[in-house]
Amino acid sequence: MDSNCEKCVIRDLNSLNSVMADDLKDISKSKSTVHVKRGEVIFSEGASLKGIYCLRNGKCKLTKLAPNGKEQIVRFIKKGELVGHRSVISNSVAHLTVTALEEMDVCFIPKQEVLELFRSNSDFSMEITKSLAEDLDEANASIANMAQKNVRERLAESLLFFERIFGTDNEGYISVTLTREEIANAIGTATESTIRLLSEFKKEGFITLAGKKIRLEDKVKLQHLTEGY
Amino acid sequence: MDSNCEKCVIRDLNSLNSVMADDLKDISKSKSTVHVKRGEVIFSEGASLKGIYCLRNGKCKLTKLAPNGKEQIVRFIKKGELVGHRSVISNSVAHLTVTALEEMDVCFIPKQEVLELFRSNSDFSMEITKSLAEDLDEANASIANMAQKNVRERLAESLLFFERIFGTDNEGYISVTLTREEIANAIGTATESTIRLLSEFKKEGFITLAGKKIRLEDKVKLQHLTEGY
DNA sequence: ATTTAAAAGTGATAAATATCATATTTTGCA
DNA sequence: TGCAAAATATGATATTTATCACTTTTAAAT
Repeated sequence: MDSNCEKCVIRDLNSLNSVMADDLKDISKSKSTVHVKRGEVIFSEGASLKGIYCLRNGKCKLTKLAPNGKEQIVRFIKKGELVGHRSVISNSVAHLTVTALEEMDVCFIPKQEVLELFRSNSDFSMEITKSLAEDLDEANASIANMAQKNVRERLAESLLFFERIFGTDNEGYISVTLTREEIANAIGTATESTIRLLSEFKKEGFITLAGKKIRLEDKVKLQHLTEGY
Repeated sequence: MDSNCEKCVIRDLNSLNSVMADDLKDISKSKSTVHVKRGEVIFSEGASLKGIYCLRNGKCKLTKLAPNGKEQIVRFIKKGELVGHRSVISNSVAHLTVTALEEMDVCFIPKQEVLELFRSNSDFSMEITKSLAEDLDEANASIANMAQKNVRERLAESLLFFERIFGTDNEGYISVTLTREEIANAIGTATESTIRLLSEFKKEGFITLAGKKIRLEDKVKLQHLTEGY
């Protein structure tokens, strides 16, 4: 694997696309790359981060521990996205736990590099800010969904969302492997309810199930479901 | 009312606290102030904003229209806070509707001023970014609350939240006037459920109700409620 | 390859919440 | 000041969702 930032194709996908050659060299020098396996935690809620992480490949879930002990999946991230920049920029502890959903490689860029870049490069700071603004928009949409939609509607919504952001494999199955419990933790319901609703969707012909793999068969219908039809 | 930014006490409360005398003069020259009444909309979802707004006093609700036609209150803002900076920075349309909850004065600062400031003043851009980061944290916490807590727990949580951010009047009542429907729209439940639960809380001695005014009588108990005790 | 733990699935039941219908009270305003 | 509209309140009922108890299947580890 090429560990040279200048040639990294992933860079184009995130705020680092605004960083020019000279600065990139500095980053490249100070960064390190780690390999993580499914289930491994990159950092935990409450941790004091020493830098930010850039996903070279793979997918992660960002979770928050509720007082009842359940974990809420707040967001998913994939190849090319950054994590930890919120904590580093606001100089606070991590408020989310980041866990790998599959085997992957992550680049670590030390805090000082990021902050220095933020101060010296207004394109970079603008990009970071825009990306936080987008996250905020999505989070607000998510609040409205959680509050206004029932479990069935939220499941339909999530399935469409998973396919949209993760894409499909060559057989048409959504390209992410989630347990029923993880799906439940994302939509905010009991695992049993998720299992039951998935079976219903299957019976009604909206989806095909093959173990943990899910294929959407009737996206129009699923879209209608999300809106309560 | 003093319309001079240099002397504005509100400025200390938001990202503009990082703006120095010279820049402030420019802002002061280009800004305008408007008076709005309860129920008036400052801007709507989908609008293209020509600038950002700073609340000199009063309170607003930020809402999002759900596909079922119901409005979801996503956030409250009060004296000193900015709105519209998300849209202006990310150069997109407003994704929320801002409505006054009481009579108030709002300062309008044109887009160009804000963007110019963002580029030229890295303290200001850092402050704006931090404030977005904070909003994002709160939004994530809110997602977890909506998803993991039941309506009773969310109501207890919201009452404590309202008192915390809006304070109390001289009789101890929470200093914000919300209809039962608005409370319902904030916690994501039916208006009738909110009414019933408020009555229960009253009967159980946790709160006192006097029309729309609410006084918290047992905050420890309410706090326990939010955690499911 | 076998064992063992985790995940998926299912039924019965309880609890939470929405919905509908309607009465009463409050509020804004002509 | 009185009237109409909006907001609050309450009961009855339907629907949704969680919980518990258990079986079956799948996946992981030795």
